[in-house]
Amino acid sequence: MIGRIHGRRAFDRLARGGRRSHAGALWCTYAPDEHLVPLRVAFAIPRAVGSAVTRNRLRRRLRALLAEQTALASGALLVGAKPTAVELTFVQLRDNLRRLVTLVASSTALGTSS
RNA sequence: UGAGUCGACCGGGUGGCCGCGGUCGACCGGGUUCGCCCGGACGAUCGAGGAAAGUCGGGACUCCACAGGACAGGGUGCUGGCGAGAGCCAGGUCGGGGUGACCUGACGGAUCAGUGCAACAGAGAGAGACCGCCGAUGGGCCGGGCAACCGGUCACAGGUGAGGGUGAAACGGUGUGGUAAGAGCGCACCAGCGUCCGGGGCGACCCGGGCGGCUCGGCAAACCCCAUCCGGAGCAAGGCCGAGCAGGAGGCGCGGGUGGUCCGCCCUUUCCCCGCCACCGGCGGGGACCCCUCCGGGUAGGCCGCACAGAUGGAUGGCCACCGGCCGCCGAGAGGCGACCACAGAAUCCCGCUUACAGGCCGACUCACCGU
RNA sequence: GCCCUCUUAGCUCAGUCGGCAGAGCACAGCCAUGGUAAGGCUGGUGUCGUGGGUUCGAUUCCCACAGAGGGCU
Repeated sequence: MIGRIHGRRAFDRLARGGRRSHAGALWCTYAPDEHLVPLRVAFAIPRAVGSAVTRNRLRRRLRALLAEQTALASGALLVGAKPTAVELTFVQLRDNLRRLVTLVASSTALGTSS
């Protein structure tokens, strides 16, 4: 279950207070917030990735994969893709996203505990 | 049977599991200025294209400007019909490609508005004479003759545009007569122009015939002229509501302000200006600050614009099975296995144009070969 | 989404009444120096983004396409 990020102010807050992580062909910035109970997600897919069809398909696959993960349950997340993400199959994309999500979850847990 | 041309259409289908966005209905929870708003679950229903693309023409719509007209700038340019002057369909003339079906390009004006361009070559690129031909007529010289005159020669005046050669293009072509040499100068045929008559067609135009002068070049996707059309910007247009800060007006007052030590805390009464009392100080007035109310403009933001798809970091997806195509491999065959699914994704809407596109299907037609 | 601009040598750019494709830097060779740099001399350098069309002839004029860049919230 995921929601959407809405409004200029939410994106400014994400850009200031978010932590940026990279894994493979994907990257993301995550701002933890326990009041945002459904995870709010936005996507940044540049035009260099491909045509509108390719970018739409990549965004829909990422949205479907984020809906089935459970490591991140709250906060705001901006997911970006590099042009090499197009060449991944759906299974490879799933592994890539899982690596990214576990990386973000562990570093956030470390940051809040210390 | 094979190859091909034109026109029209479709452009994967069915099912399962997990999901997404809008609208409507009714339910639950929270908030409420009682108009309603937010969130959740349920049911019903709708949810990408022929090009949604490029943004190349129009139009709707919105704002700005505007008495009327003109200039500048730009679009269009054969004829008829439809339509909204865009465009489409059919036809005409000229040119190019194909054996063919057919495809494709151009289309007002260069005599009777004017300007300009044509490198190089060539004598010359619109009117001129380099080489050349002639020198009839006029002239000079020589010879003959009594003379009129005749013959020769010069190439001075002059005539000529046939030939040479250049070029993409050289002021009709061929033949013949003619001449001093020549030339549409005359004639025959052909090409072109103008004009008249007859016939066909709504028309562009076509067919046939006669006459004329003999020829008056090319480029307007060069400037331009003529006819006709166009005000500018664009939904990020624009409209409504509207925090906070700043501005203006009014009111209230122990909230705030100032100082003592940076804060907590505590104390004092005024932080600034003016007037009165001889001064400390007191009294009065004003200002600053703070709080409240109101005002107009209007930012963030929200709503409308906005739709029988209608979002606003942007929904129509992910996975699987079968069928359908297509390719490769194995197999004598039936069949089996594996990989793949054209171009491409709405953001105000509509019409047109252009561009991209695997495969399938229908109709008409052409060519080649075979059979009857 | 809407509206504009540009594309010429390896790089940055000129190039109008259509006929020559050019500058600066860079590159190569030579001179000079013991050697290098600077300097001097001599050069090469191009499908003028792609494809059609007009024209005798197109970087230039017309049309279509492609690729870069910019502005408007």
